[in-house]
Amino acid sequence: MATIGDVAREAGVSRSTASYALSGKRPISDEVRRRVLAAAEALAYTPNAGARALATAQTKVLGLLAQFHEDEFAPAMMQYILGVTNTARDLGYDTLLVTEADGVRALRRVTDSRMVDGVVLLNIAQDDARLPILRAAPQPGALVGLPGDCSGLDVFDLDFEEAGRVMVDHLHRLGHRELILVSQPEHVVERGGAYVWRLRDAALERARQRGVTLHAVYGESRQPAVGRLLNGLLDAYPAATGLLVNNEAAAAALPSVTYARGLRVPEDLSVIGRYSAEFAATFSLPYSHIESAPDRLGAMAVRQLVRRVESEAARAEPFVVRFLSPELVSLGSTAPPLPR
Amino acid sequence: MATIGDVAREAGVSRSTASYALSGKRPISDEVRRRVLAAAEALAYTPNAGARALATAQTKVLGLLAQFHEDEFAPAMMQYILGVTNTARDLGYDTLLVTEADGVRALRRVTDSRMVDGVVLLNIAQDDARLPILRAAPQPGALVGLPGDCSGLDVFDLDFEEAGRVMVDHLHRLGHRELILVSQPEHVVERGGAYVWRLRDAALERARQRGVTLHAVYGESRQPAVGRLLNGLLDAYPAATGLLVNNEAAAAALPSVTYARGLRVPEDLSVIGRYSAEFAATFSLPYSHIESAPDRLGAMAVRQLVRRVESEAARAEPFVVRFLSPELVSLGSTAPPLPR
DNA sequence: CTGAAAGCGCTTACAG
DNA sequence: CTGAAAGCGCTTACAG
Repeated sequence: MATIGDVAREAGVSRSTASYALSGKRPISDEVRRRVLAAAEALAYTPNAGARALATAQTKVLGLLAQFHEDEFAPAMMQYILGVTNTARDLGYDTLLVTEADGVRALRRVTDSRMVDGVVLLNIAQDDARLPILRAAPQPGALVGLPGDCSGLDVFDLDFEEAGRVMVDHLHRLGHRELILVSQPEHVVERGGAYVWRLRDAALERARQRGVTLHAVYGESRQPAVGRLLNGLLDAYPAATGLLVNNEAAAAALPSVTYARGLRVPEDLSVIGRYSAEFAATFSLPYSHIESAPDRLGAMAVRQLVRRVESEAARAEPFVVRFLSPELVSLGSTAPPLPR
Repeated sequence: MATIGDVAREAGVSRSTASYALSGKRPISDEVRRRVLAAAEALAYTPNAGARALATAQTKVLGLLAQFHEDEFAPAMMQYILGVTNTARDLGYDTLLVTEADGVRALRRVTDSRMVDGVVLLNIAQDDARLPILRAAPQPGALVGLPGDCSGLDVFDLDFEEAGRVMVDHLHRLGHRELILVSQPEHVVERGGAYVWRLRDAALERARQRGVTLHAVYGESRQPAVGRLLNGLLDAYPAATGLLVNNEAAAAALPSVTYARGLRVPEDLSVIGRYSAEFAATFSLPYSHIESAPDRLGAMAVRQLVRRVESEAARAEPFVVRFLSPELVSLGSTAPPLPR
C-alpha cells in the first residue's frame, strides 16, 4: 500500500506538503496541489486509519453497544442498528458493533483503547451498569432508551407514556369501555426495561380518568407461550372489546389466534400495536399501531453524538433528553365496539 | 489515559520492558513483572488501539459487510450478524459493521485504510461486484453465501440443492404427488441470489425423478402481496397437497392464510419451510423446516477468516467452499395426504 | 534479564 | 507558499 511518503516522492514534494495538499488545511499552489492529487490518484493512496487515529486522536468510528438477552425479541433490533450505522456513515463515521453479553466489559474495552470517538448504547436498563462507565469515559455517549438517571448523557426515546395515553384515548373515543394491554414479558421489566411500565402506568392512569377498565398483563416473547397467553386473556376477559399490544412477539402471534377463534378485527376486537412500520410490513401485521421509529431514534442519537464529538462548544452544552412523539398509524384495525 | 510510558515510569523500568512484561513475549524477572503489572493495574492502563495497530499492522477488527436491499427481508439478517460478532469476539476480534448501499466503495474504504484484518461478506450475489475488490485486498476474506466464482476466497453456505432434494423426498415418501414451491421474489434472483434457483432447480430435478408434480413460483417479500400470492397459488393448484416455502416472509404470512381458508396443517396441507430455529420460535411458525443455521454459518466464516489472519501457513492453504448439510427439523407439519 | 533506539504512517506546529 | 522535524503510543529488533 502506498503511504503519504510515496505520494510525496511521486509528486516531488515533502510529506507535509502532500498531507496539506490532500487535507486542504493550508494554502497550496495550484501546480503543487495538482501534482499531489495526481500522485495520490495514481498510487491509489488511502491514509492508514491507525496512523491517522494516532496522530489526530480521532478514529472516525462510533461504538454501538447492543445487548441480546436470552429470550428477547431480536428482529426489532435490526432497525435500530441500521438507523445508527447508516446515519453514522452519512456523517463520515464507521460503526463498531459490539454484542457481547458483558456490556460493561465491552464498553470499557472500546473506550479505554480509544477505538471509538463516541458510543451509542441500545437496550437501556432502568439502572444500567454501563452508564457509570460511559459517563467516566473520555468519549461522549448517547442512549436510545430512557434510564433512571440521565445525567451526563444524551438520551433519546419514544414517549411511551404518551403512547399509552394515545392508545387508551383512541379506543375510548370509539366507545370502548373494557380493554386488555399485553406488555413485554415480566423478565424484560425485571431486567430494567422501563418503557414497559412507562406505557402501562400511563395507560392505566388515563383509563382510570376516562372510566375505562384496563386489564394490564405481562406477555411472553416466544411461541407457543405467547399464543397460549393471548387465548387465555381473551377467555378471561370476554367483555373486553379492545386489545393494546406493547409486545412485538404477541403482535406477530395475534393473527393466528384471532383466526383460530373466529374473531374478526376490528368488528369483534379492536387492536392497537406498538412497533415499527418496517416490522408491520414484514410480518403482515394488519393492525393500527404506534410507530416506534427505531431508525429515527438511532439517527437522532448519532447526530447528537457526532455534534459533541466534533465540536468543543457542543460538548459543553447541557445534556438533552428527547422524547419522540408517538404517531398512531391507522390501518383500520379499530372500530366502535359492536352492541352486545 | 495512561500510556505505556506512564506504566514504565511508575514501575521504574523502561518502556520496552513494560511492554514485554505485559505481552509476555520475552522472559522477565518475577520481581519486574510484578511491578509492571501492578503499575498497569493502578493506572488502569489499556493500550491505545491505533498505536498498536500502527506498530503491529494488526487491528484486531474484522469488517462485516451486509447489504440491505430495498424490499428485502431484514430480520433474518440479524442472526447472521450475531453469529459473526459473537464468534469474532470469542476469538479476540471486534467487528466493524458496514451497511452502506455502495458495497464496493465501502469494502475499498475499510480494506485500503487498513481498518480491518479481514472481511466477511454477507448477501453474496451470483456475480458480486465486491469480490474482485476483496480478492485484490491485502486482507483475507470469507463469504457467507455462494457466488458464481469462488476463487481466492473462503466460501460458506447452506447446501441449498440438497435442501431442495430433502424437501421433495420427505413429502414424496409420505405419498404426496403434487407440490408447490414458493421461492423468494424474482428480484432477489435478478440481483444474483443464486440460492433461490439452487434449491428450486434441485427440487425440480428430484421431483421429476420421483414422478412428482412440482409447481415452482417466485414469491413476494411483503404484505399484502405475499398473502395474495399464497391464496392465488392454493386456488390455482387445488390438487397440491404439499407446500415448500423458501421465503421467510411467505412462511410468516402462511398461518393467516391457512386459517382464513379453513385449511388444516398437516391434514389438508403439508408444509416445509426453510429458515432458522430462531426465526421459527420468534414468529410462531409451526412448520417443519430446513434449518438455515445463520449463526453457524457466520461462526464458520469467522473461524476460517481468523485462521488465515493469524497464520502465515493458513494463508497459504487452498481456499475452501464448505456447504452445511441441511437438517430437517420436524415440527409435525407434514403427514400423508388425505385420500380424495 | 533489561534498556536505548528505531520505526509503524500520519498530522501539525515551527521556521523560513 | 513549502520543508524539516517532532510527536502521537505502541512494538520489536539490536546491544549489552
